[in-house]
Amino acid sequence: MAVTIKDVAKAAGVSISTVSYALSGKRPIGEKTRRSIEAAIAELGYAPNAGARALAGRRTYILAVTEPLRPDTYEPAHMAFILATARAARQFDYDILLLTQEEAVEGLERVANSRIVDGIIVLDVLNDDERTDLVRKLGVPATLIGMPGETTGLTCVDLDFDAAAGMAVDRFVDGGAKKIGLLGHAEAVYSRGSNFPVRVRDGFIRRAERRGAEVRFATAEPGASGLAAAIDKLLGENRDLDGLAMHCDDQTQARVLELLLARGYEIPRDLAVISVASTFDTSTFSPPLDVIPLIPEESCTRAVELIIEEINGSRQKHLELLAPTYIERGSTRAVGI
Amino acid sequence: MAVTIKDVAKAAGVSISTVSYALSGKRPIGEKTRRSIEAAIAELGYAPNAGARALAGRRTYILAVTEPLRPDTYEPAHMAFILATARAARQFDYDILLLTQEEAVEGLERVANSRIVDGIIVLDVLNDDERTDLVRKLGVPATLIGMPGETTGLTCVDLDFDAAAGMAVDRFVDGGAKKIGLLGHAEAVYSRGSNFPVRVRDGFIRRAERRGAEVRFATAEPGASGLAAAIDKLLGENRDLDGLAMHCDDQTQARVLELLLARGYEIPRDLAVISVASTFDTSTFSPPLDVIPLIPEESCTRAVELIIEEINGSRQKHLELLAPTYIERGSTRAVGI
DNA sequence: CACCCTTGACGAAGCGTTTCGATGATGCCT
DNA sequence: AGGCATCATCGAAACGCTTCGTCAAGGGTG
Repeated sequence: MAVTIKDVAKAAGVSISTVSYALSGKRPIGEKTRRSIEAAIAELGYAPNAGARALAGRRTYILAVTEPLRPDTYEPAHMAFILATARAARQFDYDILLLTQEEAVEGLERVANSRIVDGIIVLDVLNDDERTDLVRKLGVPATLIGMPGETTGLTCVDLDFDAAAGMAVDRFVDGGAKKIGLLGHAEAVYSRGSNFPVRVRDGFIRRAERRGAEVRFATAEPGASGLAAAIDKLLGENRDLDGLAMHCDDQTQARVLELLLARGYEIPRDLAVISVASTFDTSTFSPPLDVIPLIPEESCTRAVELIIEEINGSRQKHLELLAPTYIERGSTRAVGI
Repeated sequence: MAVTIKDVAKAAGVSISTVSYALSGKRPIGEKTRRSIEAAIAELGYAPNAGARALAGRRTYILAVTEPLRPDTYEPAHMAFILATARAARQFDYDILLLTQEEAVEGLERVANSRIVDGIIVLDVLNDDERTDLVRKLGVPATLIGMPGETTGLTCVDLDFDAAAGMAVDRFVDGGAKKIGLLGHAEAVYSRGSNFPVRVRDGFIRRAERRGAEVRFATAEPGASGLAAAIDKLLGENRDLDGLAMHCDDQTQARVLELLLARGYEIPRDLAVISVASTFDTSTFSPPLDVIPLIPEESCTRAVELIIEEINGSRQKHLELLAPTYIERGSTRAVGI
């Protein structure tokens, strides 16, 4: 049989409760006692039984994670978000239970009702996501990564896509740009549930108007011709575009760069380019691209912090938008020159 | 507070143990009694407390999954394997706990010692994997997906890569090919820990020798020139290659097809092509490629079946190689014509 | 009719923790 | 010296379930 707290207590010559308190630190323990307990634990290789701990302590130290595999999301990003969540959770001694996509609703109910998890992290939230109502009614600590249309009664963490887009505009305009463009995802993406493409687009346009820049927007439709058309539209009849922001998948961005080079453009001499809210590495592009990244680690770490606080009862539901950061790689004109 | 088995028992007017037996089916329950219990459960929305169940029943209904993110593995395949495992596990009412890469060893020890999982699924096993010894000594049910160098005392499931490569050879030779080639991963991959590339290569060469075909092998080194060199080597000085098998990543395979077309090849008229042990979709290539796929669902389903049997005590440790299947898409000459 | 067997249900003993309340020992103050 | 905190430790009661042993009721048998 496995080693139990009883064995540790016996070996250390103390009572069970003393061992428990030494482990949790919830009551002071004498110096010598603690040391002999620690020695016993090390010698016996004791690890608390998770089931018993969950039953008595009302804490399983497990978080559920639901991640739908949306086509709008860059494929490797799915994994990156899940792993970032797992890593962040480990910081607080938590493990994660992965719910499958098809189990989104019943799986959430199941894990919540059976109290197998202390909380739920909901990844890649849609504008109108069936999981939001569920989370509200489940009454289990939860935090969402992404921003649903209605956030009341929910804790949400997300990159401030609006601000990220604005940041790109500022960079262009500060660098002297008069005409700037945004290449977005395919049209279909904007009518589907994910709202971050919309937030980027609208944020870009709004900031451009405020800064007095002429703004052009095009969607990258699938296929070579669709992309070529988008580029033509963005560059304009006079090929007078000063700055181009891209918010679309990595392959498309790479192809755009190829096409621009093929047309004789030199970046940033003829055109400044910024990659917006990308989860992939833009430093391997040629040329490497300035980027305002969407960093899975950042969102996930914050989400886990918030849910732990909620589990501990020290946190209200609220919305938290993460400030974007700008990473220079030389694809824009240095500001002020 | 949450509803417990006690509440159900009271509502149904029976004892706690009767409810438990009705739920587990381990003892016969009268028809009327069962119905009133079911009604009570439905009405109250009862779900057994996972912690209590684990403590009393010595079963947590959780499996741990460890998946290292090797660069040799096609990126989306990581996720595919994990999800396939999760789905298979759900068939048996199991959930999965995802261990992070950096926790490979201590995480395994932790979950095993704390009895938070009933078993461990080890994904993407290396030839010489630190996790194999650990699994052996942990004494927890486990099954590995992949084949380590030393399999004694372990349950392993993997595609029979050797047979898969042989199947490609057979297809070529049966179609009349005399000279066949294999394009493998980059050289570096063969000296690293994953052994399936080696198994494919050796299986291919061995079968080709047995079937009396001339065999050529080349590795796809990174970069355009590396690939071009590999193709030149494979096609031979007289451009007399009859069949080409590819066992490398999706992008490389797509580029090879482009290059072949550029050189005026028509597939399968001038050259038969087969994709071997691929996890990606080869039907979207132009032309679509015959493939002997590596199917995550298959390996993972079998692995979960085996571990469940081991948990239930009805299965010995053993090695199980999955027979490959051939999928035609018209990139080889039809056999016998 | 007495007997035994089967069926269906019950009670209680764990499972290994956490945590509350209590207790003894120690030291400080008056 | 007596009284009183303070500190360290202990004992026991949960936590919610599974499972073993038991028993009452009903039905078949000799």
